[in-house]
Amino acid sequence: MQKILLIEDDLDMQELITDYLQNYDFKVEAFTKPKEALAHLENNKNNYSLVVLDLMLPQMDGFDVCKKIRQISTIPIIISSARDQISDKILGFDLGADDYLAKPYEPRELVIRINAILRRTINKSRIIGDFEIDEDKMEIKVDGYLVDLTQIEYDILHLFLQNGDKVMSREVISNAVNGIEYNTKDRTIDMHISNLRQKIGDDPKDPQYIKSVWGIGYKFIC
Amino acid sequence: MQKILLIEDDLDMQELITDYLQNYDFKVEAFTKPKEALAHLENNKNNYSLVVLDLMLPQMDGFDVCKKIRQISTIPIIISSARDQISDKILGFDLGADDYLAKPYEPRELVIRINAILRRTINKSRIIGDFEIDEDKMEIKVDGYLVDLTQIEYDILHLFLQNGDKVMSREVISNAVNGIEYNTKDRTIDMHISNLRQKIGDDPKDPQYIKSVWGIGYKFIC
DNA sequence: TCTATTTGTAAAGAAACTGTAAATAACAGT
DNA sequence: ACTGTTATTTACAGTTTCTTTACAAATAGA
Repeated sequence: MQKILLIEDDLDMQELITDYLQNYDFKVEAFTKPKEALAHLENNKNNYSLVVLDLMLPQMDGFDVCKKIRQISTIPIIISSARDQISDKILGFDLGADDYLAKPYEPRELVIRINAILRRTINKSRIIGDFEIDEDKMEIKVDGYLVDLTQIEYDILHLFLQNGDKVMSREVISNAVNGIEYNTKDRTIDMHISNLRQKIGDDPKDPQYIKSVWGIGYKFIC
Repeated sequence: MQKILLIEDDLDMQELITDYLQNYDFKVEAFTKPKEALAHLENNKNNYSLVVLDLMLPQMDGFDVCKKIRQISTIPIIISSARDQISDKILGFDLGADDYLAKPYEPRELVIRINAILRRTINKSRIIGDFEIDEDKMEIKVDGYLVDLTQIEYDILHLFLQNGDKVMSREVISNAVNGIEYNTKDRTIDMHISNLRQKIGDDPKDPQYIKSVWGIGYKFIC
């Protein structure tokens, strides 16, 4: 799930945006004070996908906040501001903002613009537990280390990462992976799981990641 | 210099935008008829940095044009439209647009939004790793040395350089390069890669630049 | 505890894929 | 039509991945 850092002075607006974005499956962390937000961002750079920044703030000018963010990160920034002057927009974009929404706007528009920007963002990797998956690169890291997976191994792990800790039958795995009919005698999936476990450093006797579900299949532990 | 493809029905508007963008050092090619624009884009994919698309067009619905462009290219698209409904914006972004400007807008705003998008686009930098690409001359240097590439080799390397380290399937490469349907038996792409590797001095057993992705295609290493 | 069933995995065999030389076809310029 | 260049196809060796087999170990139920 994508995490958004919201910097917004007006508490009503903050709640409105937070609630709305949550409906669209974003996790929002909201800050009122820009200095706190900056400090938090600095310590959690890789945790957030995007910043929504209001310009009317206490302590600091919103443009300065934008500039400061750019000094520490290339994270996409959407400015959300009551100021609608073209000069403000020019300044905002100049300071490195990726989009500029003039209040009042429909919250829905914020959502679609966030999605548009995230779609273009270079690093699309998501972090799930000890895993980090980059679908463009078709790469998965465990504890920060890149593991060299075959196509099918990648597909299986991808499936697990996408499906939380649901139990996955061999039937389901088989279908998701190679679209091939599964029959009970077939141990193919088990072999792939075995190899996968070795590569990600998991012990079937004391599984940290992939748990066997007797008589059914396997379950990923988030 | 960045080249912009403008698709705009209204000739006054077309001239206004063209003149304005030229003042900001963009080269603009304007089309009135979407079909011509699409045909032209298809044949000159690598020539343009961005498309500005009006929605009110003869022959074809603007949204369809947007969809068609996305089918053949990942080029950034800014929709410029008199329609200001949120539903239009949702549709536009859904179809892969990168920004949406409701008319009337200040031409200056178009400029800053174009710049904001191009700033995020990888191809802005002419130097990528050991490579240096000159799109006007259609030349690529490796470690400062000009390599003599054929058309298709150039297109493939250009595609790689533009797409970071994304995995590129043979399907995608084939389409980007000659717009021809790919079938599994076909080894053409492999041969071009093989020749390309020789020319840029890359060893498939220990690749510095082009890595094979088993069962899928190839990946450029930045 | 005993038995039938299931799981884990090493090892071997089968299948699929890649790299590239060489042959052939298509094309552009003269 | 001839020539040189580029693109595609073919063929095959070498490699990697996938599947099957076989058996020991683990599990569930009687």
